[in-house]
Amino acid sequence: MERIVVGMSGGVDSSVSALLLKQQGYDVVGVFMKNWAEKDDNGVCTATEDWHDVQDVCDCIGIPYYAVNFEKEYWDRVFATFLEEYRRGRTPNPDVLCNREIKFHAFLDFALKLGATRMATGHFVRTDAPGGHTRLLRGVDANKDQSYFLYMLKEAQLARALFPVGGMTKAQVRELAARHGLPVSQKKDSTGVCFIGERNFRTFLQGFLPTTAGDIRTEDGRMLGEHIGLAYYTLGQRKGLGIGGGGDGRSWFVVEKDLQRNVLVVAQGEDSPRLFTRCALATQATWIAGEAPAPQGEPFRCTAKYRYRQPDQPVTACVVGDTLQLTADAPQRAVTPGQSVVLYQGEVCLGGAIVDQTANEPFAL
RNA sequence: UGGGGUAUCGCCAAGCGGUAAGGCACGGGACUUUGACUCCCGCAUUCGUAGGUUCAAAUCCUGCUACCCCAG
Repeated sequence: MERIVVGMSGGVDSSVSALLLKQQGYDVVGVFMKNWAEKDDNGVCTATEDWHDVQDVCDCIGIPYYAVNFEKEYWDRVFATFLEEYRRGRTPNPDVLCNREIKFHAFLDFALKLGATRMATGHFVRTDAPGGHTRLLRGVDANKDQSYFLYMLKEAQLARALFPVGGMTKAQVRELAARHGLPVSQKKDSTGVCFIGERNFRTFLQGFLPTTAGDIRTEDGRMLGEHIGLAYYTLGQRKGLGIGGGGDGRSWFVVEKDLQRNVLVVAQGEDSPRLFTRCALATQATWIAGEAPAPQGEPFRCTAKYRYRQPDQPVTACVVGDTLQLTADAPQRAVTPGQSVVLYQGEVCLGGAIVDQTANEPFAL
């Protein structure tokens, strides 16, 4: 009987994934990952509660379970980079790295050591393998599709992974959980950085980054207020600036982080031209298939998500080495250095890259 | 210390005798496996201050205080 190790988070999706695999006759083993030690804002260690839920669920399904600790790996391979990016004034996405380095690397290795041939998670994505090449496809539930977070994976990793709920809707997953009496059927979806959880992000960052106050100014230099450190803000941000009134009375948005002068530049109005760009240069391009969708330097059409859950944006892309040049058909709002842009062709997730710069004219490659 | 003007929520700002609009900020919630964005709800028994007129004042009158402008 083929053994499958399921990454159990204590949530509904991974629980139902384990349930489905068990029903399909696999030798299912549940494994809970603990990758972050701190308690949350309320002094509660959610990891402890989640671990209890995992145990309850596994008992309910009738499968063995274990816990494994990747705190060190998480810190070294994900969090260190996360902090370094913030220090550089960028806005990283730790979860895309977490998937590449932890869930589908450290954890996958662990699963294989347990004698499994493959692993499974509760991600809302699908795979197929035409011609023996595994591809990453969007989840059937367009509203929950999580392929964005898995764009950094390689074919070899995906070939070892199963995504039992990828063909279901969230509603169906909950319904199935309820029908089988899983104790987490009504548990609220978790949000926030994976393994770190929901918390006041600014307060959280203050535990790791210095607060170097500076001016908040308009593009023409008018001083409007004070910021607590550029790392604590991101492009397109509105809340938390503490500046109101003045000008035409509309809201203020972050349009630039001037590291040299330690000035946070803001502009007024959600439609400020400074908030939009059509072109982006992204680096560290990675392709699930192992190679770019088109020959070097040759433009190709596809769609892109500049952030999770953004509707697909039609773009023209061009790859040179690990650099990706993008020109969107429509201006894009607050495309942010450090964030991931993920490319698709139809249902297939091609891969993506990390935004480095933006402009209104194409970048020369 | 001569003249004129303005003082309404943290900021901007309606109100012009009939019992405090709105926007921004802020707080809470929703949405969300990143950060953001977005959406919903909340947010001045009180109008610089002390008196007066009136059935009734933020709105009229007087004193005081503060700030602004023009003159000196």
